[in-house]
Amino acid sequence: MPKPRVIYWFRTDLRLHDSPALQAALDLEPECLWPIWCWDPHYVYRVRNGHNRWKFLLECQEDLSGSISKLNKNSRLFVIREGPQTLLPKLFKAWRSTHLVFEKDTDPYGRERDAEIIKLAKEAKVEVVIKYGRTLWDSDELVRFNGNKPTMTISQVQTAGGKIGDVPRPLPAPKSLPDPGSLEFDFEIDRPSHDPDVNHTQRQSEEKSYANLKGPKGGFEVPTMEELGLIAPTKKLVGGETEALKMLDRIVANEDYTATFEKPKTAPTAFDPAATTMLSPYHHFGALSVRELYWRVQDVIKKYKGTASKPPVSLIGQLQFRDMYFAAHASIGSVFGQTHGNSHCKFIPWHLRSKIDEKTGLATKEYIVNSEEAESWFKRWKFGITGFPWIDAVMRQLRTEGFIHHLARHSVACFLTRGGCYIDWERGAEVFEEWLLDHEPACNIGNWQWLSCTAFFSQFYRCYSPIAFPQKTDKNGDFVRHYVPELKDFPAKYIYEPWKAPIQDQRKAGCWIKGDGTAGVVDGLQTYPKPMFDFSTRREICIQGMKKAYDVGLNGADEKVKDGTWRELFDDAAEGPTKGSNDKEANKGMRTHVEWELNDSDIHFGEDRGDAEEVKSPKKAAAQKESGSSGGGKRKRQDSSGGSMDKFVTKSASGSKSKAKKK
DNA sequence: GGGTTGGTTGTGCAC
DNA sequence: CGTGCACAACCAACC
Repeated sequence: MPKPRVIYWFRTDLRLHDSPALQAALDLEPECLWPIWCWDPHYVYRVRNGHNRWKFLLECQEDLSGSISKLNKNSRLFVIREGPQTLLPKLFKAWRSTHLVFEKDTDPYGRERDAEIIKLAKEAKVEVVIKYGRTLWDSDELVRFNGNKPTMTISQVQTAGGKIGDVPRPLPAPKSLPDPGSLEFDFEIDRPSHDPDVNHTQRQSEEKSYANLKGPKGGFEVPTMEELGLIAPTKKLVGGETEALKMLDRIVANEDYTATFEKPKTAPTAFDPAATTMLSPYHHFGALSVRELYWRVQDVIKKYKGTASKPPVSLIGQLQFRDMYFAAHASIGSVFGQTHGNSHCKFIPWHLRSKIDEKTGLATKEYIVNSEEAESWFKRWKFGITGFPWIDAVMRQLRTEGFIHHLARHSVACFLTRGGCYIDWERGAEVFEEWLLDHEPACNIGNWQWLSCTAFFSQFYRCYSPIAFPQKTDKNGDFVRHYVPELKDFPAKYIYEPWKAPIQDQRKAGCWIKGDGTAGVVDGLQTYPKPMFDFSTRREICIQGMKKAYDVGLNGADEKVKDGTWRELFDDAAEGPTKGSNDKEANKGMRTHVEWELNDSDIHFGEDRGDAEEVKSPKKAAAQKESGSSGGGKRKRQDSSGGSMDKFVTKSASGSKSKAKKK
């Protein structure tokens, strides 16, 4: 019997250690093994992917490719520039492959894609081998052992996981890899449509990755940022399995840290170094196996007997939460990511709710601007110019580094939704989706539902204060001083509420508290915005709105939510959009906004609105953005708070001019 | 079936 | 500066 000819399809499993799927491929004792990556246009054009995360992916791929080559100099990660649905059937034929092996994926797109690939492989008489490897337990098994219901509490995960059995010990990395077979093929590329390209705001030049199946040099190389036309990254964290394993070594070498870790006690204001492990981006791309972490931690905990921290706050607990969200997503499917049609999600009449495609019932990439005020709050939140230094520092750190502490995520999420702006959690989730290095659909959605009190968690009267909360771990405001450098010389007393500082203190600190974040330099002094609202007033309004919405008690799958007649159950006093008797009537004449069109140029609003000189055409703004970002590598430390700072700088001159004119 | 209890990670004040 | 407590508008799980 001839030996198997195996295509190993890498996706979000960019590692050699503890890969059950790769092990299964090797167990076939193949004659040849092609480690490939299909450069899928779905991710290039249709999913929000920030430039920092792209760079992190490329680093993971480069590292893996190098590791493969170390085991076999004839092999590498062969990156082929085409979507798997069209590419794989052609490859099966050209390479006469007998097997396709890959790690199981559980998110809705992954499942849909894989189901199609399985069908195509069957038609080509290629055997498909799939192993789970992304979570502690197989997500479908967790659901099954949870009575076929989504896992909505951590104890459900623990119980169901306990029934499945111990988390498997990690597998060692292979010591050798077979040669790839012939790399020749004579088929043509199926070029995808570039339109719409939701990532166009991330690019500074044309996206060229589909010019040639084998890449510009013809060697199946990992694409470059230049090939993708992407702007320069600003993140510090470097991707790759090699780096991840080094970090893990350092973490477990600190046995006290590892064994007594309690997430709620780690400081969200720590940034150099961070208080948490920073491993999540590596888990996202599969550069680090969660079971590797799990067992390395367990082996340390054993030495601590009863004194180690325990789930849910321990490191092990963090991994259990990850499994909970994965299994919930696997069970609920696409509607997990939205309120509409989701029976597990409470209905709250948020501002800026998603526009729903009437045919599919799924959220489009547009949202309804029911309130210009909420829209301006959303923009100011996204770009870190709310006037609340803690919120702004976190959002700028997110944009620059692609990473913020878990509790910082809580704080800004609470602020955007139930504890400040009363804006739909789906808006916030979209921003995190774009900017987080570790963005994991299941975890991101789950945590936004948690913080907005629409699922998993419901104690809406527990509200993060943008002033008191960071003070607990950073009295001096070092975190704010770093990421909001306008305020670096403010007295600690006013660092979280600079609007309270006397004028002479503001002058001494070299920064006026003035305007809405677009004023720039005024009378030779830097400015930082006034708070966009009074927090305690907004907190009260939001809590009343939440109480009302909880009393009404609708979930996303209720008919009244679907047909818009939920409005009849709310009065105008309730926070949120309540005008009209149904969505059709209420949304008449309401403008919509495409979320991914919200970019830097949108922060020009507020006090300057209506000033003809200040209104930029989109083209002009894009050009300005390019010139602002091109100097990214040379940017001084002062500007490390990211792209939005470029806007401050750009805006400064015109801002002061406009001020002068008004005078 | 109703009361109790616990829930990864709040705040503000007293001591 | 740390710990304890009242506050209190929640829901789910459990007895």
